[in-house]
Amino acid sequence: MDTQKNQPDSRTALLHAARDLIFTRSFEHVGTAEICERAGVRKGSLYHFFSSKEDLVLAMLDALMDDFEGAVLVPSLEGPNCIRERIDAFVQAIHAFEAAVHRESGYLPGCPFGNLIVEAGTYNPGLRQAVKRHLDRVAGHFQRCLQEGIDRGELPAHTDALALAELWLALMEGILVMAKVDQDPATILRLGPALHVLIGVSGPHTTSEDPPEGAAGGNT
Amino acid sequence: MDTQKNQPDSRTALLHAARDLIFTRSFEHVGTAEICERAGVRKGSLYHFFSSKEDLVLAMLDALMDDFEGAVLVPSLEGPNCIRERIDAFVQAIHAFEAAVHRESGYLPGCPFGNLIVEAGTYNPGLRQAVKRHLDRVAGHFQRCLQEGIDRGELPAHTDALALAELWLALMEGILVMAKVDQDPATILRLGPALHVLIGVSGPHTTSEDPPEGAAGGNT
DNA sequence: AGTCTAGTTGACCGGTCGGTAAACTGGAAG
DNA sequence: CTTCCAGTTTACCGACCGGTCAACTAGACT
Repeated sequence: MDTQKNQPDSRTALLHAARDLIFTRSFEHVGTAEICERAGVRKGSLYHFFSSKEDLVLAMLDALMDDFEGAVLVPSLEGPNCIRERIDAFVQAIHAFEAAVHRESGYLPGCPFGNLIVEAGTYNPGLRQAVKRHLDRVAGHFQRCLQEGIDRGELPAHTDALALAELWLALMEGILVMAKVDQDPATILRLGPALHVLIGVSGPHTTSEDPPEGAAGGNT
Repeated sequence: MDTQKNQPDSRTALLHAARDLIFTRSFEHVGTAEICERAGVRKGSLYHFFSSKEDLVLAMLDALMDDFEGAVLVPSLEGPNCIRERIDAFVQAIHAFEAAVHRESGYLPGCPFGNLIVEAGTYNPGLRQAVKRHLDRVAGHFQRCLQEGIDRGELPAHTDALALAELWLALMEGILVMAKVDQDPATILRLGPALHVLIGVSGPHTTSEDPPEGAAGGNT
């Protein structure tokens, strides 16, 4: 990354440290002292740049979302490929990301946004709404991908891209929970193809109407 | 003289308090002092019955699983109904449960097992494996339900009940994450019908009925 | 009676939590 | 030079954390 430069680096170092630690563990389980230690910064500096631990995490989520869009969402969901290939690329990208973290840290962390919601969603409204904004943005990528599929005739014209994008996100969140239970990236590859069933592109070539029994057979 | 007629009730009171508090908030965010206060018990008693906070939570999960089986899984998934009706009943039961908690406490908690996995799955192996056991048991109910559907001819004979049960669980976990993001039980009813699509009973399986769009929600 | 014991109690422990305050640094601007 | 100030450092705070301990209580058994 940019650790070579000596520039106003403490803020970035804090963001990186918070991301690495909270992502692989949890919001409550990681303290400010540990974040500062990892960042090589004293605690006073943390509260110079951020008004609270929550404020730091909020800024961390913004940066994380930008990275996630650039590394996963845009490369896999945009381009000339058909929608089936895009879904496959998306699953592969998620798997590659989680597997990389698992390889380097020993942890399979799951979805950082989903993690925060599940942990703090009930008692921290600010955090919850911030995460909701980011998840809506992720779903927006799905929706645009689906809409392109509809426009190209790869999906039925009556498909509800908005509703299907929400389901896409829901299943992906659930798959990441299951992968976290197993602590095994392979779970993502095992369950990911079910997205085809959910979205309705399970067959090799999409007919306008649903196949009588092909949907259930093509899973896993 | 004791106003209570039951026996060694402190243990049960602690289990109930831990369930209510940790379920609606989180493992790390709820302290032993608060659990004891809610249970009307001094902290020493907690450590008379349980060796640690984690031990208490483990026992609480066992009791919770028993309640969940009796209140949701068995009533909705067993009986003479066809598989489509069972899925609907299951979604309704989950919704009723979450909506009741939401009404009474103001929180929509999501899945207690999934919550714990997401929060502590990476750094607490004991908790993770305990939750995994419970989730496997839930998936076992799904699998038996699916197998019955296969035996009755409601599902294709080549259906993989084990793999499909895992997907059922994954989608349900994801739906509960989405409901927690929204803090709205209606999300469960909106996304729940997608289980039909995933399992493959969304099509016009009943020739007599004519569902316009509401029952299956197949392509939405 | 006396003893035993499961259960209860309140005081207490060391450690860590998020957060604060004041003093300090070094480079840019006047 | 002096002034200024974003950024850094150190020491520190009160609150809370999970957990411990010895003393105590009351019912059951002998």
